[in-house]
This record gives sequence, C-alpha cells and structure tokens, in this order.
Amino acid sequence: MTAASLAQDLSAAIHAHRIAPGTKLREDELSDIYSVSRTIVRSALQALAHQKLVDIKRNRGASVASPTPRDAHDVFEARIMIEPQMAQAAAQKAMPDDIAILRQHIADEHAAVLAGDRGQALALSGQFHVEIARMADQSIIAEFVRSLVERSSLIIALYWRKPSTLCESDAHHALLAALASHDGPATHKLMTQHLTDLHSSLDLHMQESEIVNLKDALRR
Amino acid sequence: MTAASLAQDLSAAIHAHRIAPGTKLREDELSDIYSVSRTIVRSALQALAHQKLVDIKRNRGASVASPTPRDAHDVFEARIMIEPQMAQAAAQKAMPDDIAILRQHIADEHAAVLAGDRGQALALSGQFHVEIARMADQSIIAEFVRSLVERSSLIIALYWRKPSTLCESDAHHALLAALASHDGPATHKLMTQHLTDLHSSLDLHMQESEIVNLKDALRR
DNA sequence: AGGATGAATATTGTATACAATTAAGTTCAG
DNA sequence: CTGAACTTAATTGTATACAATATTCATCCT
Repeated sequence: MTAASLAQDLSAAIHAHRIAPGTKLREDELSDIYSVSRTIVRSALQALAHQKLVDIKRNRGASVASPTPRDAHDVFEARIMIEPQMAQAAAQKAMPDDIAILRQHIADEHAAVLAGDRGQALALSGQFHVEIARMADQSIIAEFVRSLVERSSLIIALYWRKPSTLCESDAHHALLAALASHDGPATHKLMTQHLTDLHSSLDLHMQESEIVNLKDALRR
Repeated sequence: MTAASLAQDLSAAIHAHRIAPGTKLREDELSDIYSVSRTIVRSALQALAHQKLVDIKRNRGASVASPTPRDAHDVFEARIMIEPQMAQAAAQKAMPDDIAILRQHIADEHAAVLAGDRGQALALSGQFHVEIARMADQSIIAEFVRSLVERSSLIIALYWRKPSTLCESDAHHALLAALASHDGPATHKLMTQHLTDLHSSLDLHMQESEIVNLKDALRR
C-alpha cells in the first residue's frame, strides 16, 4: 500500500460517506488499519489536505473536512461562475463519442440509484460534470472542476435537505440533449439552472452527523 | 525553519528566476543548505509539487517544473476562459478602496521596473490579476487564478520572447480605468485582449536555459 | 573503439526512535 | 461538588537509520 493508494482509499471512503465530515483521522490508527508506517499515512493525509478533503491543524492532527455554510456557498458560486461557460464550449466541440460517454454516465447513474447505491450515484453524477469540462478541451479547468465537484460531494453529504431523493437526472438529460444538438446558449442556461437548483436545495442550517468508528468504516 | 517557510523560500527563489526550470532539487543538498532534516525538505517539496512548481518523479527526485509549450498553452487558455469574467464581475463590485489598491500595484510595478528588479516587477504584475479576482468576491476562483498566475510566471521565465521589455503596464492602466468606471463589458474585453497579447508574445520554440548551482542561488 | 556487464556510489523511499505538544485524568484547596 | 494545578498518557512533529532504487564509472568482451 503506497501513500497514493491510501489517499485514494480514504478519498473513496469520504466520498461514499462511510466516514463523516469531522471524523478524526489519527495517524497510528490508520497505520494500524492499513499496516503501513506513519510516514505513509502522513503523506497521504497531506495530499488529501491539499485537495481540501481533510483538515490538518498543527499538533492537533487531521480530520475529515467539514465545510462551513460559507464554504458551501463559495464552492457553488465558483461552479456557477465556471461550469456554464465550460458547458457552452463543450456544446460547440461535442463529438458523437463524447455524447455516448455522457449517455452511459446517465445510464450508470440511474442504475446506481435503482440499486440503492447512493455513493456510487453521487460519484457518477459528479463525473458527469467533470466529463463536460473535459469535452471543452480545457484540461486545467477540467481538473479544477473535478476538485470543486469533489468538495461538492462533501457539502452534499452535510447539507443535502432530503437524503431520500437523489439528484434527479432530469437536469442531466436536458443537458445531454442540448449538448448533442450543439446548442451552446441553451447548454449554458441549463447548466446555470442546474447548479442554482442544486445550491438552493441545500439546507445550510443543518447540524453535523455523528462520528463513527474508523475500523468499521474502512476495510478489514 | 518549518516546512511551510522552506516551501515559501523555494517558491520565491523559483519565481524570482534565481533557480531555473529543470534544476534538480536534491533532498540532502537542500537539507544541508537550510539545516533541516530531509523530512522537512520532502514535505516542502511535496507541497510545491502540488502547486505544480516542482516536478517529483518516483525514485528520481524533484526538480523545478519546466512547463512544456503545451502546458503554457493550457495555462493561458484557462486564464483567458476565466479572468475576463472575473474582471467583469470586479468592475461591477469595484469599491474606491479596491481601485486605490490596484493603482498602488501599478505604481509599485513601475517603480520595480525602473529599479531594474525584474522579479519583483513580474510578481507585482501577477498580483494585479489576483487582486482583480479578489475584488469579484470569489475567494475560491481567486485562489485558482493565483495558482495560474504562479504557473504563468514560470512559463514567462521560459518562453518570454524579449526579456528586455517587461510587461508593459499600459494594459493594466487601461484595465484600471475600465474597472474604476464600472464598465463591465469593456473590462471583459480589455482583459481578454491583455491575456491574448501575453500569450501570443511567448516564443514556444525556445530552448531551456542553463542550470545553476543551488547553494549560490539560495541564501548562505 | 563501442557497447554490455556489473560493482560502487549516490539518491530517494520507508520505518522507527525520540522530542515536543496536546489531551486526559487525578489530586486537592475552596 | 467545582475547578485549578499538576501528573500521566496519547498524539503529533522531527530526525535519523536502514532499505530500495537509480546513477555512475570502471571493466571486459567482441
């Protein structure tokens, strides 16, 4: 187990909401669970801290990031500023293959919802957005969008109003149609609306959830 | 000397072009120079790698990032995609204090050019762009712009066509005027033009410069 | 000479020991 | 009983030792 793969594993656990925001991540606990030295654990935690997925405070250790309502607002503000533009550019450049990939994403997401795999559904829903940024052929911004989508996942874990109803894929369907017909302005508008809806469906007054045992949440 | 301050010091040296892109950064050499353990050096290098200022290859160590022409293109493409929009938003929100800060930036930059302090001039010129993103009250995107500006500094170090003529501040002056008069569309246009000019004044066919001795470039 | 082979060296990767700091628990005055 | 002061335990920060890998350089064979 290398530092990168440990970071990947922790990242997946965080995104699947198996470990809740705020959960303390003690170094020797993780090094026990994964049978690696604290050196590796520290490296992985630092990497995750750069991605804003964990919070490291000097001499006080790491914990899963717990975005404030302000953070949530800022993240969605940024997404609303950027993604519609990316979607518009993507509509102009969209190739048949791109459309096929997106269609598959939606199908997979739908399947995950039916299977009750909330985490997977959320991940795929996020990937849909990243894929659009990729279509626009803007690798650096696509990477930035990926980081925003990752942070959004944490935010949704904390502040999503109705955990039952998952991200309706209607919006994604509509986006797909607009992209397929190369209608840039419509795509821009749909993306703006989609993100605004997402943002406004957050309840930024919620309280935090409980903090669970790490060994249970992580493998073995 | 902590890891963060070491990273800061190295970052400054890189941006001031005291150590050229491609320069190898050996761990024990740095730990000698700064009298800290390799642990600290590694941590600092990893942080810089995340900022794309340093390149780390497994088992082969770290070196100052050497952006390819493709990287240069992608970075400026991203900036052209984002900064005009930020500038437009900034024009709408601009407060008298903001304008004063920008005016000061331009003055400082001019002074640095006259003093022949190329590094300082370039840094201030970059800060001007970051400040505009801050004015738009988009903290996350402002941070992203900061990272793009930092990368641009490296790119300019490598590919700037005429090292003699420094970033003419005419463009910054024009931007300032548009911002002060709250003319969003004009600001958008000026920023697009400014970045396009910058991009097209790069010579992406240049060869790399020589690699100097670290002890000389860094303090003591 | 030129290139392959294989030690010797240099450099990075990982684990661990120790130091510094924080958190938890205990005692005791009020 | 409360809480301040102190002691002990838990946890993170740093340095260093050792392992793994890459690089250099001499040697040998064709």
